[in-house]
Amino acid sequence: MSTRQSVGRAPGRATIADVATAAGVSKATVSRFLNHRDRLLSPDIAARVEAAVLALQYAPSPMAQALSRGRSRLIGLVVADVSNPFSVAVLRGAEKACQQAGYLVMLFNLGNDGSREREAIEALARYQVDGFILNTLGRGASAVDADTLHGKPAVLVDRRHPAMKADFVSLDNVSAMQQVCDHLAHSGHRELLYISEPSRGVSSRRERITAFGECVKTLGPRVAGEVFESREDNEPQALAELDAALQALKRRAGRGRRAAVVAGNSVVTLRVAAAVTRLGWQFARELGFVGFDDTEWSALIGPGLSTIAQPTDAIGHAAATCLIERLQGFEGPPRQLLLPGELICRGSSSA
Amino acid sequence: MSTRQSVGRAPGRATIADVATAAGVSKATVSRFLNHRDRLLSPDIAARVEAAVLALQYAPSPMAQALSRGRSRLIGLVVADVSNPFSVAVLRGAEKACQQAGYLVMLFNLGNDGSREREAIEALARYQVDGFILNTLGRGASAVDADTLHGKPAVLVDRRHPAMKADFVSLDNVSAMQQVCDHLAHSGHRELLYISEPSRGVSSRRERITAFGECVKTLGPRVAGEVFESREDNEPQALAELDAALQALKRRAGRGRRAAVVAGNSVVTLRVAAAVTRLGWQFARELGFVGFDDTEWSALIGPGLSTIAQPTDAIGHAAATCLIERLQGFEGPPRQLLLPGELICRGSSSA
DNA sequence: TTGTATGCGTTATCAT
DNA sequence: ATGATAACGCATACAA
Repeated sequence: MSTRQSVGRAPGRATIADVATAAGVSKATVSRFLNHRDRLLSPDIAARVEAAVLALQYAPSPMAQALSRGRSRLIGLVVADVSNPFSVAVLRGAEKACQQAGYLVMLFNLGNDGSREREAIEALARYQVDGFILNTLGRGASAVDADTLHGKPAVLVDRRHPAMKADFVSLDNVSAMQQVCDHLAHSGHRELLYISEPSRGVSSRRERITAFGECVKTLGPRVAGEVFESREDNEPQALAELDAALQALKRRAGRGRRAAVVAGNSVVTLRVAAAVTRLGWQFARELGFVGFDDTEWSALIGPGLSTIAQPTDAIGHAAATCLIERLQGFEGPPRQLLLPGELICRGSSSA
Repeated sequence: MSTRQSVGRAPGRATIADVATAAGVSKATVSRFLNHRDRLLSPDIAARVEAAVLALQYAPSPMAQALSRGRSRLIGLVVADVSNPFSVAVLRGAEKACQQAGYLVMLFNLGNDGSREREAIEALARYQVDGFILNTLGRGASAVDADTLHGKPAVLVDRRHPAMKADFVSLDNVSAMQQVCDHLAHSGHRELLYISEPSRGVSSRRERITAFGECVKTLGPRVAGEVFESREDNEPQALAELDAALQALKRRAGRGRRAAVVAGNSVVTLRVAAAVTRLGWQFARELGFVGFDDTEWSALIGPGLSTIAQPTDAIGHAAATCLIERLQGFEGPPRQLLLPGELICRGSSSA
């Protein structure tokens, strides 16, 4: 049992001083061994230090290192809502990439509460995070100005913020929407309804709405498209409005003109599926369907829900990589990474 | 625009020294004002310091505080798998409670990789976290010994670890299982199959399996129960085994003896739902069903899936509270909090 | 090549 | 009631 040596001391871990004493050298030498390894070290001393480090199970205190160096090897990750599968998936990818690069992620969950956006970043900044990965709410003005970042680099995920001059990583919404609409048109759907969450100020929502409009236009006069912004709450009235929108859509359809809904994300998909149940409809019979975000349950609802699978892992990875490059000194104008989505066809949109 | 004052300095935030200079007092005085507020301070000095703090937007560096105090106001949260809805829900509850108590959560996701369990705790410990909330894999021996915690308090969530002498918070598995089985028996189900993930060493899985056995016994000879441990992978053979188990169950049923599956968690639920689709069955027709974990999609599969809703928010909250109490000096033997689940009846288990 | 001394931003222990 | 000053654990400029 090789437990800690300096028994008389505080209950904490071994410090660099302990190692220095054990190896019979100065703290500076130990520090050099740790940080510069190869350079500037006589073999025998290096061996002694190494032995001491091993014996004491020494690991440097990142806190002290941060204080001394000014950098913490910590990355602040602000996520709009941890219960959103997309956010979680991105988080996984980002965290993995960060860990591999020797960074630890500090997570701050907004819980969809926009008022805490500033607070979150401030809290993270106090902990000296070296940079930020931001998947914020971005509801217009209340959002984060570049100033809040205290000059630290940031990368935006899924939601841009033009005023912020930061790298941006996201799904290629335009081409994804194109795949969706082309597929739907191909499978005989003529009356399309895009259902989005309230778009106010959220770039990805606006972009998808715009892209949807363009796609419908491109498809020509045979295909008609409308947009419906679904309310966020689950009040009876909100549900009624959604039901009404779907029924209107169905009325517009008819002999040879099938109706289909495109859902802007998995939250909307859930709402639409609930509405379909309420109305006693079935996907693919009364209503074609494709939704953004391929969740684990997509295949199990009705005849299977067709989806756009976002490359969430790649998005997270790319975000982390962009940020780490900046931390390593990369300069240059803000970059934009638009990653392709994959259309997954299931029963809900079959011909 | 009241931006930072000490313009010549480094790009970082204002320090306590800046405040001291601005207020014309010593650092010690500023520190006292911040920490002891009321005590030991002449009103005019207090006012001057307060003004300076506001003017410079001063906020203390948690890093430096941690170094000096030995405590960091950081809580390490190790979660087995962030893509598991249960884990995420608990995480939300815990994080909220921590933030309210002035603690920040450092998250470490294992991604279901047991080999990183130690690594995670070590990493967190290096960052001086004051305590741990652990939702570990707990696969038998490879797990965490109390020694790894470096004497810091920990609370276990969902999975106990007898050797660890820590507080424990979880669903009341016994009473939850009782609700499930009673309900199923009441609605005419006589052939029960409990499907679990591989139980090896994971306490919650073992407990539910045992509880299921007890419940069936209590129900008397009319009701039969079996247990099936489903493989974790999605290899063709694993799927075939599951299908076979379901078909055997159905054969055992018959005139007046309805068959039902109880799924041990939402992952199993997903697998069972996929199998039911493969077999061309429908819930409530060929197969009754109740699953642990009430996910957002439970109501949307087939006729609606009956579930046990775990009080995830309360579990997270309780875990955080337990830990914070320990951090505030509470001593005493390890506590056990078993929170009640709520049975949510939907179509899949109707009579 | 190695050791000494100083600073990072706080808190806490002394004096005053 | 307030101000020097020494830790906390580490990195580094400078001296040897």
